[in-house]
Amino acid sequence: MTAAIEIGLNAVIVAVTDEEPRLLAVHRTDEVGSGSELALPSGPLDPEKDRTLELALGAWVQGQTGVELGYVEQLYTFGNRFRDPRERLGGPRVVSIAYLALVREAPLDRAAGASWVNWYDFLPWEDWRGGRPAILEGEIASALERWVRAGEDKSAVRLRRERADICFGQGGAPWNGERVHDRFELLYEVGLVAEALRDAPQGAVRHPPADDPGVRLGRPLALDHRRILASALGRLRGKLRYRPLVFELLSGTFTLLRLQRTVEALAGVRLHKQNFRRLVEQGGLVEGTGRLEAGTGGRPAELFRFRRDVLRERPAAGVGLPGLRAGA
Amino acid sequence: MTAAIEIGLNAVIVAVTDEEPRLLAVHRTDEVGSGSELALPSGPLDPEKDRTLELALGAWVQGQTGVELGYVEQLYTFGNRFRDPRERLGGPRVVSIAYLALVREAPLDRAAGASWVNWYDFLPWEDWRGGRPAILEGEIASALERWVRAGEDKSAVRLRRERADICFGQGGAPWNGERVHDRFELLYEVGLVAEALRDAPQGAVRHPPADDPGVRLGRPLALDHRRILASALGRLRGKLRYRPLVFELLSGTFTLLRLQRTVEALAGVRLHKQNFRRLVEQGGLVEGTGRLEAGTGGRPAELFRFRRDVLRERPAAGVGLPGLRAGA
DNA sequence: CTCATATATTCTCATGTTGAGCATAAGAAA
DNA sequence: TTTCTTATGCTCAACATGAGAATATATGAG
Repeated sequence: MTAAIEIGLNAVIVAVTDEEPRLLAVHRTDEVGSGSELALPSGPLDPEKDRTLELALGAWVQGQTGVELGYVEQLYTFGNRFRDPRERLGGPRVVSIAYLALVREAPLDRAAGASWVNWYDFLPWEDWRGGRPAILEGEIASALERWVRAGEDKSAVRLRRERADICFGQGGAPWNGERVHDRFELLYEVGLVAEALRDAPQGAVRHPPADDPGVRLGRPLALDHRRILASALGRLRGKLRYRPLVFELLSGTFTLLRLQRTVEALAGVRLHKQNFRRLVEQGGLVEGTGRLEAGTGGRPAELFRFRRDVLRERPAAGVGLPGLRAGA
Repeated sequence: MTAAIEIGLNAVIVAVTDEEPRLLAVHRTDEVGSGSELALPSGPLDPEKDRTLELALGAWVQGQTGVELGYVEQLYTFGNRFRDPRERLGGPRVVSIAYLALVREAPLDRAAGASWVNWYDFLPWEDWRGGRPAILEGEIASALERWVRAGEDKSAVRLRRERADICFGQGGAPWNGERVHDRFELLYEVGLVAEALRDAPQGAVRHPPADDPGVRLGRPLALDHRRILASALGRLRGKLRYRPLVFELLSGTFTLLRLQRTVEALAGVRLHKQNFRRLVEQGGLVEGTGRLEAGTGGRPAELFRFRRDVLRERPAAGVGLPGLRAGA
């Protein structure tokens, strides 16, 4: 007979409100039953009833959060053995397919046990809107340095240094906003996130730093959900540049500043206002409605709308983040 | 009890030889047993033995073709019901995870029943190296036009026209080399590829054109493997621009022309030689070795090698295809 | 009413990048 | 030596990007 397989479906559902990116998370009791933790909305595929993966995902999300999905895009499929600790206890092999969904934030039915959480709570080192996060200079830099030095031999040390430099923009390398997953993966291996400790089979961190300072960066999520979130953020940042995705997060009309703040929230960096305007306006991404927004404390801003024709004119129209030209 | 699920693993394995992109395909008898067809190397995941999806994939490929995989990247997971016709006959629900792999072409063990096939045999409209393919002006344009006009009402016609224009670069829209999957999907829906007819439940094409000319474009593959190939080609073209992937397909040293021809084979367009040189040289992607290649019928070309340091300096270093700046 | 303040919008300018093509170099073959 | 072929080097116009000055139009304080 065939051993049991389960297809899990996970949704990273993103909205931007008050200039902050939010993740839709559900509360659940963890496997060991010892407490409550945050998780992505998710559920298994019913192989006999669900016609498509997306339909099944939508149904689970609807049931667990009451939210209706709009733009949905497949992210990645995770299939390592023992991803789900229940496998060790005789549970089925769970292969999970993760999706990214963009919605306009709406009030939640509190009874559902779901809530919107600022996603930088989970990945605090990814938010550069206020300048390079202090956490990078402090805990992360020093722990990485210890990890690099702890390499077996000279060549291992070199490889580790190259990896750390590329991931975190050290040693002359530039910071790359899209490398979110690589960074989380490295922090996990180095043992700087709570999940690393939790997943270690015998309570031992996989790569215990020489003198473990006990750093536990950011808020954890159930299972490997924080890793999935990292994938989602990286993908979203990358795609922003060549697809008009932002508009899925905005209402029909908006001011250019609101558009800019939304992009900044996702990209995690501040943009030059005048150049941003030039880009989206001359790039044909938006068109003015002639109407103005009232009372923002200064000169009223014109309301714009997404210009759908841009899809025909420029198949690869995005918002052009800084320093992300060809190389950089 | 849980209904049966099977995780299928498929590999799109790509090499470039003699300036042509090649797909590694295996010969197999089709489900109905009526004949032989080409398919991607593939096999199911063993949920109890295979530690990771990549390892399982590598083992299947090794067994079916004798080829060892180098660079491997996950593409997409396909899970629609009845993707695999055996499901209708009581077979398990097959969810397939597709991978893209890049290798340097090597002679095959003929006994293995695998061979290298020019991938433009399957997607002939994607090769623009000799100018806009005639097939686009002929069969495709006219069939698409019929399909557009066959829309239910005015708004359906408009939507169809927008979709056709965007996919195939008609009506003023530019051609976008990365939209490979969208194009195949549209041709499938319109009934222009053999798979559409084959998959139609009762022998009826899903959207029969008003007067079906019986056009069957390109060579078919088993199941939905041609769709998977289309995904792979699109992804590869996109990634070429911001990752130094090409070098996975080349030997340690190469002339700039060889590098250029390899990129052109993948991108399906011709590039300006001098500018290409400027890009990869000044972009720090390659460095000269000082050695020359002998006897190519003209001035000998210098041999270059990939400059690994570029990974540290410019996290997003690719080869910059034409017309693919920000928008265009 | 006038001014300070806040935000929106328009322009300029230096610098880089890209697309295109001319010019020169270095081999092989006639 | 000439011619052909490919490699390599250089120039130029057009366009895109980063930074910021200058101007416009609202609100609220005095």
